[in-house]
Amino acid sequence: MSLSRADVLAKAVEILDAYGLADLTMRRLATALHVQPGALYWHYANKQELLAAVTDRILAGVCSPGPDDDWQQALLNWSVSLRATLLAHRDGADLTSSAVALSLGALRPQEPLVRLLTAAGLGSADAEAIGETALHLTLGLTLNEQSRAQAAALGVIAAPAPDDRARLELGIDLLARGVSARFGI
Amino acid sequence: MSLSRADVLAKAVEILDAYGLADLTMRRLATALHVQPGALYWHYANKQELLAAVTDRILAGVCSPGPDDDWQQALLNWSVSLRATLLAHRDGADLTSSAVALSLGALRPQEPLVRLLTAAGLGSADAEAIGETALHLTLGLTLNEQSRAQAAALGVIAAPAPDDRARLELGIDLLARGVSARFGI
DNA sequence: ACCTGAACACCGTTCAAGT
DNA sequence: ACCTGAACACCGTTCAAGT
Repeated sequence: MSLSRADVLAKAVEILDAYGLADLTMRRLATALHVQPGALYWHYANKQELLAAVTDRILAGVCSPGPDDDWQQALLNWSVSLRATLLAHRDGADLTSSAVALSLGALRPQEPLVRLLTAAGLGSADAEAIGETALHLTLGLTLNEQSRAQAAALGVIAAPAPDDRARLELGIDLLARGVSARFGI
Repeated sequence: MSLSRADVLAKAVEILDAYGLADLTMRRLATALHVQPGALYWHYANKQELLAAVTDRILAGVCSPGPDDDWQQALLNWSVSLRATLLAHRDGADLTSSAVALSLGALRPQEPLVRLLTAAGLGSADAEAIGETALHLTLGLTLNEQSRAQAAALGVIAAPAPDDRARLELGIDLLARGVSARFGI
């Protein structure tokens, strides 16, 4: 049987989880699929497109807030869920940060959050800006956390065990309080 | 005359500004210095160390707040200054985000800000968390801005001209309001 | 002290040709 | 439609040997 896009994507996620982003190369992926490197380019135009697909797959695991949540709770839940999703895959934060920065694919994980903020009475430009702020905050903190954890696992640095979850919750709390103060919601 | 660390660093910054991060390779740098690739490893242990030095050099341009500024003003100034510094170098935000994530070198640009927040009466853990929050916010938004600007310059996307400076100022304003509300300063 | 020469072990991507 | 074979144009890094 011949390869499908889905097969390639699944194996890419497998390699990512098992060996990390640095080892997710087209050649290694081809070998794992028992195929020549060039064969991958029939299914994906280039590596960027493949990485965008991997990122989309990962981000599909982020919980959307229910429409009846109040926006403060929804903001916190979304952020915590995004962090957990990123941490669930090796180099998840690194991959996602890069993909988001390059605006690859659909990749607007903050979308449900923005809709909820709009429903809560914010203008769409403001909701958009807040969504981006929350996104960058979460990505940045989680990227730090994950790369420190990896360094610690390699014994490069001693594990200092700062409570990264609490740090994220503080950042999100400050953002929420700021939104309340500025927009009166 | 023989090469010094400073010569290598200076040429690296030159290549970064002129051709971007993707073209800042050890081999290209060696060629520009009329030297074999291996020669660079006498001056820098590896590419990461060199990139950390480039990042430190770039970040040296960020203004420290004067000790008499009030913290709200200092926070805004610092963030705006960091953004301007990153935008002043091709791929400045990309390079810095990666370096910060990997905790390369000194590279704590938020340090003066954290000190000022401590002086304003915050506990050091809180000041630290707020400094990181402001850092990730600024890096994330500026990274987006710069990569979009680059894509637009290449004609890949139409320039949509969102006011990124205003978006950053909004994010920082929300953060400052949140800090006031939570810590009563 | 500082650099060359030459290698090692890789990359992403393209594309004629095969089936 | 899907893949092979083979190449093109690169990478970062190491290290004996030279000066």
